Amino acid sequence: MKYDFSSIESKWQKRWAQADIFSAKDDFSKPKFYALIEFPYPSGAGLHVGHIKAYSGLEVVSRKRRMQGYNVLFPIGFDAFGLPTENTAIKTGTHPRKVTDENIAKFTDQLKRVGFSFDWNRVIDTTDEKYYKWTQWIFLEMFNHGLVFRDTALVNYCPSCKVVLSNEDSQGGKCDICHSDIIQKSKDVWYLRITQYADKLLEGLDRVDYLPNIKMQQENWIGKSTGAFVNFKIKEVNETLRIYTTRPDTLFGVTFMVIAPEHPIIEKYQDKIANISELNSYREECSKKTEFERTQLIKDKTGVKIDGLTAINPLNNKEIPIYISDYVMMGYGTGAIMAVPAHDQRDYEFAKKFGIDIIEVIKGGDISVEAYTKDGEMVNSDFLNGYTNKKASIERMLEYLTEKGIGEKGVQYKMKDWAFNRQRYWGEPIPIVHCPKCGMVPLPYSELPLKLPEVKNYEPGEGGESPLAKIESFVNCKCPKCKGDAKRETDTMPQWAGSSWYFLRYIDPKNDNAFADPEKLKYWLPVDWYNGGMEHVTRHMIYSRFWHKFLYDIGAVPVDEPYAKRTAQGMILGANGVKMSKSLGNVVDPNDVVKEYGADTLRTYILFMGDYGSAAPWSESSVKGCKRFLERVADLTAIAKGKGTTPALESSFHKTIKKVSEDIEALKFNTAIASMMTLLNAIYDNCSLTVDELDTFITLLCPFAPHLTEEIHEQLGYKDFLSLAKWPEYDESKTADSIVEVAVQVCGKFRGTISVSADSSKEELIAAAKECDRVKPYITGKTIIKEICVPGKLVNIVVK
RNA sequence: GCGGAUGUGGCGGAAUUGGCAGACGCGCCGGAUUUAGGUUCCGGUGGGAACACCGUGCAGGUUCAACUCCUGUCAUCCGCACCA
Repeated sequence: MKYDFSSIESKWQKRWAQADIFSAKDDFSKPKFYALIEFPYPSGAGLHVGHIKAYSGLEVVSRKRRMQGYNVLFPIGFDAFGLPTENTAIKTGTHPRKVTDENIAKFTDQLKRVGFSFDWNRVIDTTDEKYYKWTQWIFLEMFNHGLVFRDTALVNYCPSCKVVLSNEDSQGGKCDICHSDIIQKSKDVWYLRITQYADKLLEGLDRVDYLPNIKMQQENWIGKSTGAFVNFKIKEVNETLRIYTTRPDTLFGVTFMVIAPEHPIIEKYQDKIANISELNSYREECSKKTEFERTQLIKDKTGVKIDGLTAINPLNNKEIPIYISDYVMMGYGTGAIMAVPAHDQRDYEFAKKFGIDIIEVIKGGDISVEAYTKDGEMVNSDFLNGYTNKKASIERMLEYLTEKGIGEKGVQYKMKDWAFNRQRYWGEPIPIVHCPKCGMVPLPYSELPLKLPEVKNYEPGEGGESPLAKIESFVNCKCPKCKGDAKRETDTMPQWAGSSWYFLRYIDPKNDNAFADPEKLKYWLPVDWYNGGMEHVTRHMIYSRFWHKFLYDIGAVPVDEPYAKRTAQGMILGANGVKMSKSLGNVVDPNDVVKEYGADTLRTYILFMGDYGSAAPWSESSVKGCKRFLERVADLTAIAKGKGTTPALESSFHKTIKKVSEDIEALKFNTAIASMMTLLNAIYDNCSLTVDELDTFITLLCPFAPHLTEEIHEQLGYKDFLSLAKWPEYDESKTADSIVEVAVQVCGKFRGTISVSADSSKEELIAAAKECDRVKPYITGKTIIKEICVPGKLVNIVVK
């Protein structure tokens, strides 16, 4: 058969669409399979080969599950709010709505050309008011359940994007969007209380099937630590300084305290502090440092002693000095620490520099050289003396602290509450009204969606205010509570909002009365398998798990974990082995590949190029290799004749069906394809094949190369869709060969093979091995001291 | 610094439980077809003159047998990073 891929591909894409064969049915009697891929951000650059790889994995799994009789939901949508679109709008003067629609149309066209079996009836767009109505609805639910609060805080601010960023969006002190250095700025911020769900987010990980490194990254991100809060009295004023420590066992070794430069106690007691101007100039210096400088570059400890405030160790009433230093952060714990230089390296460095006492309380190290952080016998520690187990001493100390009322057990998380507002246009408006009398008033649900107003200028204001603030007709409104004059919130939600619950909307995308029908949620949830990039494992996934757990707690969804299983694909690198980027000119456009080699080749190559979870460089010649494979498959139509099975190929077929079936489930697509190539080679070596066998072969290949295989299926005379055919089954007993090659070793060295019947006994195998011509020279005249036999695998004769 | 992962031909990568290292593909070499190139087909392809021998980052160890297990070490990549 001539392999005219472009006409074959457009033909079958049309037929699938006309017959609507990939839409999920709300038929609750069938077993369901919900496969989810991370929906794309429709950027102007169009689809990237990385998108194809990200979707191809579950595309193949979904196609296989469909053929196995599952009711499959494999949806697609667009995460379309966000800065790049808004920036295009500003640059070109085009409405972001128009930019978004054009980009979505472009993405849709490209995705369809690859032949993905998405359910195109359920497409969602986060910027559609019918969608974001429910994003706002969930926000209001959170507000009404006390999970939203507003605070003035030092926030991560990107001076270039003029926008407040969450911690997650400013990793490494760089803006996630434009990579400029972020600065700390005091602003009014809307927060979502994600920390209230920290424990649930952590504990839920025990009940889901995520790749181990994904779980680990999430745990790391949440960053739970257990320890104690301890209150230190201050001698000169009626005040206690509260600290957090994970090492309460070392409390007798405290020789000084350190507070963050921003700690409020300094301003509160500035008239008691003799060296306030010195402190202020140090604080000034610190505030100028970027996060990057403060955390990455400064290894040398700096700080200033507070002259006029002295702390008292609550255990032994010893007076200890207080310092300010930027190695203590206001954002973690209480912004103040007790310093134990003998057993904490940072405190040690600080003490050495400032000439502070170092008291050993755990034996085992040499504190004249460095801090000792391991276990050992407690000394200089009153009631803890003699304890050797860290855990036991911590417990004893906690008991003591609680008993005396000077402290208590405490838990801290690295994760912070989620800064939720952005000073931008292209996002969901926050449905809150500021009333001079009533304060912050949530919009009634009946007023949703709160639509984005039309504006002429999308530029954010100079003071970092949203473009919406300039629209008086939007801003001025009546208070829903007292009906008096009020003003709307003008900030919008971050891009992560819409993507935090999109998988729920796919279940019932057109519902106007609820975000989804409870019966449908009950059937489809949880998502059975979610695949995406490693870069979304900490942010998007933590946010969406948080939203979902909240919805579960208010009874809006039936399961507490949204994703039963999560995997991640590896990147596609440029041909030169480095990340694809425009500036390096090594970007591959999937459109070009489809045009030149066809979608089936593109799909097959992307899954064949290497381990699905690892990064692999693009190779044009390997693309050609996959095209050759498909051409050779197309040519099978010339040799396929008759019905039934070809005896010489029977076990090869059963083996291949088994291998492909298992490998797809394990995301080992490369070896699945390799095994089909091996079978194809065997078919050509054998020079004969029945029509039934060809049909089995193309059925196995269908998830990978659906267009070509549909075409062959039709040529074989079938009228139905191969995409809906039954997945082949194998007979385990027929996967084994009757004659097997067994390796023979002498003293562990491979010397030859023997062909024997698969059910030969150990004795028969050893006897046959000794008769092998290649083996004889190595054993004749030697004493056999051991004979090892692994049936079906190998014989090892040990001689002396 | 901490945590995780990876290291196999010229290249991408295969190798259930320790059991013939290099499946499959690319590339390369030779041959056939072709005016030629391309395509296609056939044969070969870890190193090595070798049926010896050597080969899975490096050095040891356990074992009849190690890519696989153990100890140490180096390199690369990723994540977190003064988290008290």
